[in-house]
Amino acid sequence: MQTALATTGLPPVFSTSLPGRALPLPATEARPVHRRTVAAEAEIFAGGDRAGTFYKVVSGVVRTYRLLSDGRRQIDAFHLPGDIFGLEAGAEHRFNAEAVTEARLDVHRREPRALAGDDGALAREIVASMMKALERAQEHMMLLGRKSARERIATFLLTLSRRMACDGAAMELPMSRTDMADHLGLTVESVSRAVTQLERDGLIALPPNRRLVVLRDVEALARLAE
Amino acid sequence: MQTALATTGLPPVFSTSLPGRALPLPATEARPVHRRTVAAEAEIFAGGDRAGTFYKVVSGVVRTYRLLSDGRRQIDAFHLPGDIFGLEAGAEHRFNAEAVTEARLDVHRREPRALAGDDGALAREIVASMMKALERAQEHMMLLGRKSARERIATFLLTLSRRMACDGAAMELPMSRTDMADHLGLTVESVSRAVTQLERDGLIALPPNRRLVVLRDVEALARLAE
DNA sequence: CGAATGATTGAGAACTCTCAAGCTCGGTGG
DNA sequence: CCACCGAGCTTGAGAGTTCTCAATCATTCG
Repeated sequence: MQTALATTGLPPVFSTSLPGRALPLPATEARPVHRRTVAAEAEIFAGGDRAGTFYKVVSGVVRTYRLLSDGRRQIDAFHLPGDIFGLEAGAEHRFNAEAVTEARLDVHRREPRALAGDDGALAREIVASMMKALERAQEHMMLLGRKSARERIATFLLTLSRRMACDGAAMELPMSRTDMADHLGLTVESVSRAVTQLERDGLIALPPNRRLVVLRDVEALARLAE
Repeated sequence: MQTALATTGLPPVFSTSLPGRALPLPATEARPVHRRTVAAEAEIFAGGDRAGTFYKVVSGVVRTYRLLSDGRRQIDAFHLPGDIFGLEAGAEHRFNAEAVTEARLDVHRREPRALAGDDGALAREIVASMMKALERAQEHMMLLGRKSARERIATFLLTLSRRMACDGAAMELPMSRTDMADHLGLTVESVSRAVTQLERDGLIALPPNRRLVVLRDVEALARLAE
């Protein structure tokens, strides 16, 4: 799920090799306008801002979120290294983006030829990134619409561990419990309780540092996440 | 939000006019493989099916959904005329698709050159459709993660009325309460109660036929939806 | 006109939220 | 080096919303 476009038998919808235009460049080498470093908790852009650029995470973690008028927050995604965010169909950003940890970003200018033009590698990467974002969003709707707090935490921890490619060892959560809550459609307290319960049941272990988690029973977690 | 790619000032990421390859074809004329009519409640494809084709709704309404292993269902979207669905990055469909009402569909074969190749109109339509799907998914995460039952119904009715372009008159809901529930992350009973409550508060009217709704106070509904 | 499916309503249970307190870890300064 | 401090996390108790189970009602279809 974390890998880019699958290449499993069927002709991919978005071909990775344009006939007569084979660029040997790895996708990640597509010309960034410049690189930017943002401090933890710093704003990257706000909803309503002119969407003249989009971003690719080099290191660190970024959150994109929206607010209801009374302040309720929904974090639609955490963006890890390699992820693209901030790409809009319209003229304005529809989200707010902030650094969760200190983060380095590639800033890309949004140009008419970004997809159709001469940079095939970036074009394909953008489309692949959109499809990945859509798949994650759809997966997340399942979580938000139909899963219990316990199941949400299990799903989240499993997915994050896969995306962070952390070996069997402890995984360091980049985000606070509050961030997790606003991503999972819960309150901080419910997140805390569900995490504690998973520990009591032996599915995870919680070292003294609350930002660390060890997945002790991946099978059982997967069963919870379905 | 329902319109295709916005063209508001900024250069669109995905240019609608490819330099040197201007196809005068309207997007909707892009070669369908064939047309198919499905009866109400009939299956169009199932999760795990080989994703060799994708679809565009000509008339009627389609739902795409996923199930948890114990049967809980999440309808990720209702597809109205003009919408594209069933397009996958991988080799298999990740969703089930069924007709909500009788529906006519354009069936498109998924080919390597679908985006990169010679049919620029279809390619751009596909990308636009993906962006639209992503925006709707993100909007829906806000609903599922942070809105009350009442707010979900208000949001749903407003959004649907805009997409169906129904004048101020009564809107005919194509789907059952159960479908609404599984889309909005609620139970049938909660949907029913919230709808009834909106009627008691005068925000909507419910003619005897329970598939009809009149939005009586769009302002108030919009305030609820935020 | 009657059966059947879908919708509504009711009552009680369950889950999550709210409000409030207490705790822990990590950093700070004496 | 240790005690203190603060932000974030956890825990508790009670309230609230939604869910579950069950019955009733309505509309459509045969």
